Amino acid sequence: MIVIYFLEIVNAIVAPSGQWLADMRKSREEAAETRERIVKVAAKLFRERGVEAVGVAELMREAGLTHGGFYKHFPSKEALVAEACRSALIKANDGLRHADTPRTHDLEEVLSRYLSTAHRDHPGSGCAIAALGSEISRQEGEPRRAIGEGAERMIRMIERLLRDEGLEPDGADARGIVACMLGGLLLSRALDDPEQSRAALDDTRTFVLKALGKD
Amino acid sequence: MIVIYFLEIVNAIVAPSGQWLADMRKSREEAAETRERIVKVAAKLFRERGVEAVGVAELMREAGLTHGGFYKHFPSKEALVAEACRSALIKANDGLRHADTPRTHDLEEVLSRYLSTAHRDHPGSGCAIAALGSEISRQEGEPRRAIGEGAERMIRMIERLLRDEGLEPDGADARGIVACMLGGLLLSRALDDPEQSRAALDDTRTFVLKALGKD
DNA sequence: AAAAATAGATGACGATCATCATCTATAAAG
DNA sequence: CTTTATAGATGATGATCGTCATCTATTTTT
Repeated sequence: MIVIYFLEIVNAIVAPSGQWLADMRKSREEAAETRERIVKVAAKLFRERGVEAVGVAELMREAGLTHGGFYKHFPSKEALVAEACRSALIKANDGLRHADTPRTHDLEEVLSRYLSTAHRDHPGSGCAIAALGSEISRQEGEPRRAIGEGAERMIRMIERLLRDEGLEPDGADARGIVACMLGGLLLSRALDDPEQSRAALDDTRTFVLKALGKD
Repeated sequence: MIVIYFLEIVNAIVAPSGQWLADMRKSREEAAETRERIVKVAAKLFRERGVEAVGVAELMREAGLTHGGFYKHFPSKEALVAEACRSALIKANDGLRHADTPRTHDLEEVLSRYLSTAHRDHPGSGCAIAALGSEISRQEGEPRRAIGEGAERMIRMIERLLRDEGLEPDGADARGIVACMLGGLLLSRALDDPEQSRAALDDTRTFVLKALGKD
């Protein structure tokens, strides 16, 4: 498995000059792309509709394949869940930090982006902890560990942002802020009334800023 | 249906003297008790393991019945989900307000009780929004409305507590606090490391107090 | 006392679930 | 060029799902 990845990397680097190793192209390379596609589709569908609500067959269909080949890529659905969570958490975390808006490394900007109606309305590309946390946290195993590590990474990211602003974080604030972010999003998704839902996002943001003494 | 409930109430009131209406006892009365038992079991199991992970057959078995009679009490599983959520949310909300500890109507006490390891470790008798919010919020229908109303009730409760403390709530603080409570619990359940999990609870509590200027 | 209503049990329904055995076609290795 | 390895398709596995038709026993109504 590791060998395959290594060869891919070598191949990718050497590709432009396209010489030896060039005939090892179709099968393994395509298979790796297929694998990535499955993970990507899974990360989207799981966050949109929940892990248990999405079957292996539907996943594969959405990835342009039939159901049978699934176990050539993953030992179980659970393994895919873990990998999809990891992938989603890393990507979403990065997306929060450096986006294409002007003020990028700003805590306030990260807060606004996380507690936005866009994030609320598109769970499929959003935070996996808010979307799947309660479902996965009650289990044990790889998926649970993936979510846990994602949460720690999110805390560290906020911690770094606090330090950048010279707010001397003791780590405690970072956890409080992450809790607010998760809860604000969860609350705004739970509230049926559009005004209340919107207010949950805005009020949570201002609440955090208030706690940080930035009002 | 309403008539049945009315007669039950009348019967309950008159029961001690046990006179007329006394022969209407077994069937309807017991059926109502059965119904309550099903809702109670459902509220517990759904919060512990998720709505989709608990089947009708298992619910009925846990309530001491067989699966077939379910639809004599509820038109669908979805209807039970809604009722179980309503029941759980009302009970948990009340349980948070007046418990049997000395300082009962205190915001700080409510915070400590919600953000406790006991609550974290016993979702079956805890907050249904934290346990089922993400799963139910992505659907439409009765269950979603039940969760939404539960969230609003929770916000109003915190609002009342703020007013009791003379903290002049604008409603915004209440939503922020509820977000922190939900998120703190979710985060502590998501974190795999026991220390981090514990810290999430404590740090979230102090973060709220800090925002309220009570540090 | 006879008739009507119903709580609950039994059993079955079509669907869907995760998983796997088998087969085929193509790519890698010899 | 031949052999081996494997990505993916097809099809079936037993289990479980929500729902319902039917039957029985008891209770309520007349």
